[in-house]
Amino acid sequence: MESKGMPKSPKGTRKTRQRDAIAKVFQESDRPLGLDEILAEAAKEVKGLGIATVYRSVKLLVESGQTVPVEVPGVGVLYELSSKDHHHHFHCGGCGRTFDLHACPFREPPSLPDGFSHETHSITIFGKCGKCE
Amino acid sequence: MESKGMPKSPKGTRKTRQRDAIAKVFQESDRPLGLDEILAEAAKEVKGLGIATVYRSVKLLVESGQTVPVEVPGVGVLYELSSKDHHHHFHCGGCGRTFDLHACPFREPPSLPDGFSHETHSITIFGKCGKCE
DNA sequence: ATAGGTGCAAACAGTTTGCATGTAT
DNA sequence: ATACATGCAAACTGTTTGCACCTAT
Repeated sequence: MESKGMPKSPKGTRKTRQRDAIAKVFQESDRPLGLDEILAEAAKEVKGLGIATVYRSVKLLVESGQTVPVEVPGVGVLYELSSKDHHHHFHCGGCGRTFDLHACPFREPPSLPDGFSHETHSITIFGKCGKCE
Repeated sequence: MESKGMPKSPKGTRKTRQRDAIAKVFQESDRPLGLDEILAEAAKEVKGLGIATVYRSVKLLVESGQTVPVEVPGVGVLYELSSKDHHHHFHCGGCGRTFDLHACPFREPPSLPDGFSHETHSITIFGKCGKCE
């Protein structure tokens, strides 16, 4: 008889072709990606990959802390690996791509009204990238 | 016979109770509001006000430059009067309200990779406001 | 009188979920 | 063998649109 307390594979831990492909897309990208881009890339590896699987897999990755959502105002939600230092983002209005920026203008917490506390912040710079300039 | 070139009231310029109420909500608010909040406030003045009218009216205000959308990452899109100086926003994780912040950390354009140009930027600070601290 | 505007409901787009089938363990 | 994962389609949510009725001009 098997042990009964511990399941063979708890939810979200099973290794599948789909999850491998999606993880690889994140590993190989140097910029945050949208779900549609993730689907398009991962589908090259796994024919017939469905968007629902991408939604579910990315949600698992976010819940487990491996990826984080990146909201770009006016653009939508992208995702990237969380194993990066504190950084911000640049969105190119030409090609529509979003890049990481490794500068942060805050050397000390920003000044806020009385009684307000700073927990985190989000900065997105808009402009044209080198290729679209 | 009337003049034929100029219509009596071009689209979007007619004065109605609904539009007055929505404009008043913006005038009386010191912080950006969501469409649901705008509906709730304006509906106090105009019974039976529909959400479609709010969508249409706010869109007109944005197109005419009187209001601007404010995207708060993870929260959604809010709207505020555009007749304000350059500023950024603070979102309180306690009460969920978003406030204007009149400080900008950029005294000079942020440093960007070679060939990248800066057009504008969006900064949102997250934390707790005075009442939620 | 007439072009615009409103409210309702239908249409849409993006995201989530239920379920039968497939598959890692 | 079994529980988990997938793909499909249905269900949802938020936003937009078509249309008949209403109203500012």
